[in-house]
Amino acid sequence: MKINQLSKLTNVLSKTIRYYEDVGLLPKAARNSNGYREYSSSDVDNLIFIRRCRELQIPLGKIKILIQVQADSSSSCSEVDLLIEQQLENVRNTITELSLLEKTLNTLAKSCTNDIVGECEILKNLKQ
Amino acid sequence: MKINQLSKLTNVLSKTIRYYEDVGLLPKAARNSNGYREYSSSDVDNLIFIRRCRELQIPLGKIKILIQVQADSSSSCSEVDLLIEQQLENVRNTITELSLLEKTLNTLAKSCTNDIVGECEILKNLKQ
DNA sequence: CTTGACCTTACTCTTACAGTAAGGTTTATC
DNA sequence: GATAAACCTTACTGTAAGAGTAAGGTCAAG
Repeated sequence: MKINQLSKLTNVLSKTIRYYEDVGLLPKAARNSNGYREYSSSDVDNLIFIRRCRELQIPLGKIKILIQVQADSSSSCSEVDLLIEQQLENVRNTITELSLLEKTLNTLAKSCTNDIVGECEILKNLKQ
Repeated sequence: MKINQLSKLTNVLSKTIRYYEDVGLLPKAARNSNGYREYSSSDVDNLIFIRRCRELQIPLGKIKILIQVQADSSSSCSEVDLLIEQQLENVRNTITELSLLEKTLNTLAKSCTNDIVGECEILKNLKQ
């Protein structure tokens, strides 16, 4: 199939598919006589895997590692476990930070009862 | 004062101070005879304001607006209120998304009881 | 007089793509 | 057969908010 069909099957833009190939996340695509990229069903699987990882906010560099690890199906999957664990940690840390931020912003948003910039409590707070 | 002292007073790297000047967030600094930037206490205030906004994850473009609004102290501060409100909304939305993500990752992390990549439930899940 | 600390500009790198240009190919329509 | 629409190609630029590095000028202390 051609790139546009792969795109539709996986819900990943053609542009992005080419980009993944460029950065070595996907193998160099086969080309047919006119130079167009030619894909098979295994490419669909690879791309869905990548998309799922991206949905989990796993960065491309780590997805690369996950792909490499799968190459040897008899190796230990401790690296996979660790990577997901770290990703979970990252997400939790970010949530904690953002929750603090939300508190601060919420307090700030409620602080201003005036209507004139010169008296704005928000701006005063920001100058703390 | 010179840039390094401003940096220490505000806890903003010299590099970053120059960058803020480049992108028009700070006015062009005065220069003394040797070409070094020369700052005053009002620069300290401006920079602290910017830093506070950045701590609240407000993007530079919006900080620019906040600075402009302050120029006319008699104008309405509704724009300020709105901007903070939107920022609060952004943060809340991000928290919601990340919480869903955390759930998924947590389930995923617990799913694998094997030790071999070929049997790894995490990887199987990612291929869903 | 030289060393180290400080200052300058300018260029590259980061992440994960999106946008655009400029051009070649294929397919459908008239 | 001509042409237009839809698709493909590479290559370059832009995004956010700086951080890193290079190459060089300046200033105070020993």
